[in-house]
Amino acid sequence: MRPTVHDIAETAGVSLATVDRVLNRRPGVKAATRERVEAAIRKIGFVRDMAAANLAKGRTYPLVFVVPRGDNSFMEGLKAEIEAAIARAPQERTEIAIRDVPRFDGPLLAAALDRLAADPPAGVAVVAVDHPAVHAAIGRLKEAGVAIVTLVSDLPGPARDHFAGVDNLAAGRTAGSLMGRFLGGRGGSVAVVAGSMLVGDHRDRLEGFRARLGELNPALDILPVMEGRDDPDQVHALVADCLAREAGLAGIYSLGAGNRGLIRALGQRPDAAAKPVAIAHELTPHTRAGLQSGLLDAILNQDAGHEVRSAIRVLKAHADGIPVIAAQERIRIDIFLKDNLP
Amino acid sequence: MRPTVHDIAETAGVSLATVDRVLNRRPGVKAATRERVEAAIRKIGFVRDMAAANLAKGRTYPLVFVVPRGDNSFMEGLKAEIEAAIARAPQERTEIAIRDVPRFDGPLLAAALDRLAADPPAGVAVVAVDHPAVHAAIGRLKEAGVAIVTLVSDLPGPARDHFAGVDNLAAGRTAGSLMGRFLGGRGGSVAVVAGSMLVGDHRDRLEGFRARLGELNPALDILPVMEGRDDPDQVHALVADCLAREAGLAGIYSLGAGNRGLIRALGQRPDAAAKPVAIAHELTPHTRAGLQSGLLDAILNQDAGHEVRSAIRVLKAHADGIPVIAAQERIRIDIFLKDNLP
DNA sequence: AAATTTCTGATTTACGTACCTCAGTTTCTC
DNA sequence: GAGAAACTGAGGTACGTAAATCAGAAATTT
Repeated sequence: MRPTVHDIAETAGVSLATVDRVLNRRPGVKAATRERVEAAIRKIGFVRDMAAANLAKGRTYPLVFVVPRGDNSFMEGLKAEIEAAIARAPQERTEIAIRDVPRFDGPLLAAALDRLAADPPAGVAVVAVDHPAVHAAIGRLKEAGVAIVTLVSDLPGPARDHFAGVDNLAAGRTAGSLMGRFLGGRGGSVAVVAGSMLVGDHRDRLEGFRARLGELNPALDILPVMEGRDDPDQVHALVADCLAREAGLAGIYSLGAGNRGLIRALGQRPDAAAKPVAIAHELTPHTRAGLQSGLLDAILNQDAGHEVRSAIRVLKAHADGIPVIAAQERIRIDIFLKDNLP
Repeated sequence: MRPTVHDIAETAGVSLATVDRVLNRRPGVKAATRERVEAAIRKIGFVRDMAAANLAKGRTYPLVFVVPRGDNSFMEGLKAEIEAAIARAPQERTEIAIRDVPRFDGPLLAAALDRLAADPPAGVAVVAVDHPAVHAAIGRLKEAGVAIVTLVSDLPGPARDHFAGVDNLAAGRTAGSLMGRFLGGRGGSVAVVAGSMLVGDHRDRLEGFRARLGELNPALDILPVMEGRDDPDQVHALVADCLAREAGLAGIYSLGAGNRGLIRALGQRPDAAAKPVAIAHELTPHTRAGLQSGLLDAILNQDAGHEVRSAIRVLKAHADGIPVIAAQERIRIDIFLKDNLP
């Protein structure tokens, strides 16, 4: 049988009340006595039964997910995963709320975060935007004792406690490797479509891609990046134009959203043109279809469900001050080919 | 506040004792009354607080992991993950034991499983071997009310409740795709090293690989499979011999263990020989080094930590008769390049 | 030495569920 | 319609922890 608070009291030679004061950091215990109790805890290897403690406290974990109001499939999938977590909330003693904010807008995001401080939740997961105001707002929440996890898009620094997302530099390098290997020794040009170069993730992916592909296949001509604003129609226009213009186009890397447009443009290319090797990010119904039809050659993915579940676990653990299983919280850069689709 | 048993009693107009009898399938309740209680449960959306229930019952989940006594790095990693789970056991109310059995031996595995029936645990996770005796033994355990999960190696059928592992046919196809794409249009021969064709996983991987590579690049000559018994030294000998013999060797696929030998042989190849594209399974310290040094081109992996944690979650859920989050329990076929190594 | 402050113990109630006992009520059987 | 059997209610204790109260002891100050 695992030791209980009663066992602590007995081995330390104190009463239950004192053990409780020590365990829950309540005042009114002499330093020497506290030390005796802590020694007893270490000696018998006591670990608090969190289930029983939460039951007694009637504790729940109020959590807030702050996500961009967006229309792209990945963000929709992410929200669906949060909804799924909300459905599981009673069993997990969480109370999860979603806050929509306009996308790519630092000051408004910061304002939304500051509004949370009025009734501070136990933890906040936020799809971060790289802006000083956001940095400051996260710092203030942290100051108020709120656990903070950045989700999908990071904002490195001491303010956030954890990042639930992928290393986008590595993701870009992975895309570069795949592109280089799939092209073999072939020459020609490679196009890159991004959402916006104002987003840190996209910059990282681009940097990684360029560096790795350049290493692997220096002869390739990497074209200037096209910005599609994550919008299918804009992406379609850009890619269609590029396909028409670039005769020797060997590859396309789409590192943002709006891949519906990419796939449409690839499908409509002139028969004469060889299909370029195409690599895109995020597994959605559209990219899945593109991969299956052969218009896309590989998809790099981050598992939104994993990210959401991981964020919740980390926030809860942080609120309780207990450690997490690091390996479980590492979000993989998934590579999907036609053959290993889930 | 979420509803409790008291709320059920109130809305059904019965006593707590009756609610308890219905909830815990105790006898002595008229069918009509039971129906009333169940209707109340549905009406107010009651879900049992498992934490409180387990506390009251003093319940723990005795689980047994039956794994092959083996020396290869993957199995060692798997055991390390089980040990890690054992360290977490108190918090998770599990009591996990490991049973070692000789590898590749159906009857002995079956005997080990039968021995468990003397003091049946709540659940068993077993690295299965395809043998009628094992099938039967699993059936008997199931009959005794034990939840069964096959781990890493499946034994399809109605007896086991779940498989915590990857689809090896798809893994083989994925390897075939990568090999085909990495080789581009190049011709030549491709060698395959397996552990033993008696193991279902290896057969599946081989089948998938051959089919997919044949589809993608029919000109390639896929050599007869070499069986290295998952032993580094045997694998080394086979591969070294093959490298010496086959001048036009374009690729090697190692679908089993013993990759230390593969990497050694690749490193020692004559300078004149071009390095074949090499793809192996399972991320271990050896294969990681091989990937980083460039001797391997890709590693397909199944996350042993995920498999173990998943098996535990599924076994607990099954013991309680509650559903799991399907997506969370799907073990991915991870593709690792140098760039996305964890 | 008295008054105060600080510390500690003993005890109680509560969280939501499980499980037991015993008394009491219905329903069935002959 | 009596006896047996089946069902139901009321109430208690327990699980491990939290949180509170109040009395009393010990240390500190005046």
